[in-house]
Amino acid sequence: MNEKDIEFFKDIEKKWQKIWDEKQIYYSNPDKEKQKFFVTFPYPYVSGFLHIGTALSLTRVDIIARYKRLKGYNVLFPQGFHLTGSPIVAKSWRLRNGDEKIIKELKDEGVSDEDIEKLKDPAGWALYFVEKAEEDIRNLGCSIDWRRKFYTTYLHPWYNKFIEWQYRKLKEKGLVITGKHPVVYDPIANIPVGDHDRPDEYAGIGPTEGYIILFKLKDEDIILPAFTLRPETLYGVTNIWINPNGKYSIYLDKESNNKYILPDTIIVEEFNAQGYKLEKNKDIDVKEIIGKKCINPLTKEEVPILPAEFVDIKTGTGIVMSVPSHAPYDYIGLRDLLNTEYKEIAKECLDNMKVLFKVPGYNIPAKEIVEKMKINNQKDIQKLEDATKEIYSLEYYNGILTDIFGKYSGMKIYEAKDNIVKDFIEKNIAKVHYTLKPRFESRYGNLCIVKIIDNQWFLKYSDPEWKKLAHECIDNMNFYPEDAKQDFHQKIDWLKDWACAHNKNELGTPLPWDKSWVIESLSDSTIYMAFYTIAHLIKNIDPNKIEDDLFDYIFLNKGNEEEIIRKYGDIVKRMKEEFEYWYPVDLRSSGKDLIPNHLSFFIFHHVAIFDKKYWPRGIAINGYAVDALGRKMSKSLGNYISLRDALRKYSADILRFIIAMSTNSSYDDAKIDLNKSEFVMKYLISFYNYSIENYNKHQEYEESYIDLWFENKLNKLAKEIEDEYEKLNYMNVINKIFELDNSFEWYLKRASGKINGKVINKYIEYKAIFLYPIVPHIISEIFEKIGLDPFNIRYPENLSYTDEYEKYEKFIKSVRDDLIKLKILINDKKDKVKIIIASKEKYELFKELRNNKDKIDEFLNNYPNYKDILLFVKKNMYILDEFLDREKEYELLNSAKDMFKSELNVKDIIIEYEEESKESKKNRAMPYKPAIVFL
RNA sequence: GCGGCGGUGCCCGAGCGGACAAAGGGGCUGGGCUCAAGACCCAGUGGAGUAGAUCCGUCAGGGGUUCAAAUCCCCUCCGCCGCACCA
Repeated sequence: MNEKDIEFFKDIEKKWQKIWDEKQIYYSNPDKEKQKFFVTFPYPYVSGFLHIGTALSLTRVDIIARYKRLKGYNVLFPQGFHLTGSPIVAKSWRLRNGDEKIIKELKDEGVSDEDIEKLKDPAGWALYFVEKAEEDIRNLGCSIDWRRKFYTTYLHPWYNKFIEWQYRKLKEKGLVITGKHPVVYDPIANIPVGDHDRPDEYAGIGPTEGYIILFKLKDEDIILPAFTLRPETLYGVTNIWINPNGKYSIYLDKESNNKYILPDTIIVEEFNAQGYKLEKNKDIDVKEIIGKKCINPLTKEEVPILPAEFVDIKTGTGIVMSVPSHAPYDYIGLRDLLNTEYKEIAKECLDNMKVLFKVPGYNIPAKEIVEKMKINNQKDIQKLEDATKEIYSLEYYNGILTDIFGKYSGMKIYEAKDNIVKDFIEKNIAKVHYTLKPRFESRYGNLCIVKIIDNQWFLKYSDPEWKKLAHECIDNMNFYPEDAKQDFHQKIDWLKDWACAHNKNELGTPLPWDKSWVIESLSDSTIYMAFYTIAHLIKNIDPNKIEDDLFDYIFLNKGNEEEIIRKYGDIVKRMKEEFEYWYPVDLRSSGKDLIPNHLSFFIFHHVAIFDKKYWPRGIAINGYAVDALGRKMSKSLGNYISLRDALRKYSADILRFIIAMSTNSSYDDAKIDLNKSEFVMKYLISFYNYSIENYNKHQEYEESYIDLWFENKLNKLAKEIEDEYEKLNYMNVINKIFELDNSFEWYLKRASGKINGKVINKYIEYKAIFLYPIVPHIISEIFEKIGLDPFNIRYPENLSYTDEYEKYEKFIKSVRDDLIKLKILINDKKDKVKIIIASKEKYELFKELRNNKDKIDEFLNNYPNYKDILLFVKKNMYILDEFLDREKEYELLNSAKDMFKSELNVKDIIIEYEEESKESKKNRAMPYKPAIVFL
């Protein structure tokens, strides 16, 4: 990569960005004369420097914004930043605590020591990166109205007021409700543990919902709580497992006065986080209870307690019920005991095995799969896990309940399970319980549990009426690609209630009616596009004075206008005007990862709060940014690059071009191939040079045939490129521009030196316009250099074109290909070529044939002289649709004479009709395929 | 398991029922231009054939619908992603 050339681009970029800024040309104001287009990009979460993936989605938005301006729209493209949530707080916290990794990272990225000090405060961290992100986006050349910039959380009091208003509205409508909710929780740090609060390998693990079955020790009032994921197997329990190496005690529950046997581990804490108040009552010796009996609460059968080392004393309850007929672990656990002091009991258990489900291919599933997979003993964990998984899924979907299940017999497990469990719970046989599997530590080094949070606030996405409105909105929206529409419908149906508040010290907006909660980060970002319309004006109002009536008036048209104006000032009029003019959002464009969450929420909240006419109109989707080989960009792979570094290394226009080349509206990932930078640079520079050297530098003539042909092509491409821009298919746009390049090459060849200044100018203008949305800096520079106004570029409209011209040049191209092929084939220096156009008779014959394609065989019989030709046509029927008038073909070939001469490197081209030709090959001539003779 | 996306020539990638289309780009090979290299231009890049127009084959695999399929339907195989309170 040539540094000097990159500097050339960067200088131009700096120059134009400065001009745009000074002229404030991206400050968008309502203008009733013009149609508006409001486009948004979901604000990035700025916990650090922006990465190239952000640049991908952002560039896609900027390109459509610029394109729409070329089409004459009044475009609004605002940008804000997202600070809500815990990652910034967590990173800042780690920095404060001297985390070396984070310090090194910051230093590597060029953050000064002085700034690092600022980052030790979460607000400082947040605002620092807001500033850096804005810098990068400006350097990328985005056409943003920066007056409207804002960021989330209480750090921006106006936004805070807006969110409070939003949540009060939702609550009034009954869409925010309370409920219980299990979360992964750090009991020492006293916070819920999100993915970012734990080691990466445990990301994504949530509470496991299971059941406690309340076995009782025989003749004692002590409960042996067995944890299970398969309560429906309770009918088949032969024994209970406990871990012989574990330390168990009796615990008294102060809530219910029940006594439970549990291991002395984190499990006790987990119980207490789920509504129990356990206190240790008495130690027990495991050895003493092994062999004792307990009562199956469902069947009242007595079953023994036996030892098994596979029982994990840190998950569930540390006590497991044994169903050897259906659980491979249990079967093998008993089999292993056959060589021990418990062999009598174990044998009895195995003899008592009960098969509860009819499973295709198995009689006693667990036994048979253990034997089939040759599992030796309970230490063979991998095989046991596989076996369990296979049996469980087979039984769940295909297992038919036997008669023992009474009214449920004959059903499949997955059909009956919920009801069976409900019965158990009503009869106090089972209780719902959550656990963590596997158990892991939080980032703060504490073992996590599952805690049930009461009074959790939910957004009621399960509400069928709400869903209905969301579907209606989707039906009326445009999606790019169109497939996404169906996807959104499904995601709306799939969404359940969403916990929308956190009770920890995250950044965000406190829940207005209960300030101990903070609104969760996806939930404060659903209708903020409306805030953009007033963001620059609302700052004129003292945030402490803002009440709901202001937003009610602007967004919902409620209240008394005069009163509101009296209260807040005349600025309110402008705010109202802005909202009414710009809303709704015409297009929101983002990566596919936001479909099941943010973008769905975006739709949900709009239909809840706003009148139909303000519902969003369009969503565009792109895939992830990956490298040329399709790999994720990550620091560990060494292919990661921040937007900042990419801009430094490649410049904005080159980066934008590479991004555009990589992306259509699609779920497919965008392969951003930075190795293309050299090619792109040369490509743009050569157009730059060509434009300056050729614009207005050629004489203008009345258009010749080939001029007209090329203009026709230009018009056609303009239409096609327009279609691709409308769909945000930028890869296709660039492909079409390459097609233009090829056509232009052809034009130059065909014009053979007699190029027309009119055409050259039009070509330069059009190509510049086509490229402008993608590489606005260099195109602005070109416009200026060639004396056109770079602030008044318009996309060509109402262009007409015809396919006839295409057909003509296809003919020339076809003859040319034959000429070249033949020339290479004979490999002999000849300096004269004859092109012989077929006889009049043949053309007449072909015309007749064209109208009677199905009668070709008759023709073959009737015209034996032309047998060869007709046979050829029979195999190549296309010729009948393609051949032109004899005179037209003559004329066209004549016009291409000069090109043929120079391409074939011959002195003379003679075009003659078959009738007058003396060449013996003349009879091979046919319409569309003249005979060729090298002399 | 559920849901979604996808498998196209050496590579990336359009095309998503017909016009001799496997677009476009990249790579590679040969030729031209050059003292030479680069740039540029031409051709080739599934197989066969050849003073050119040709023949056969091909869009993961297998069936089917159709005068006509990479494109529609069914089945199979393989890859990627999401499954929640997290940005």
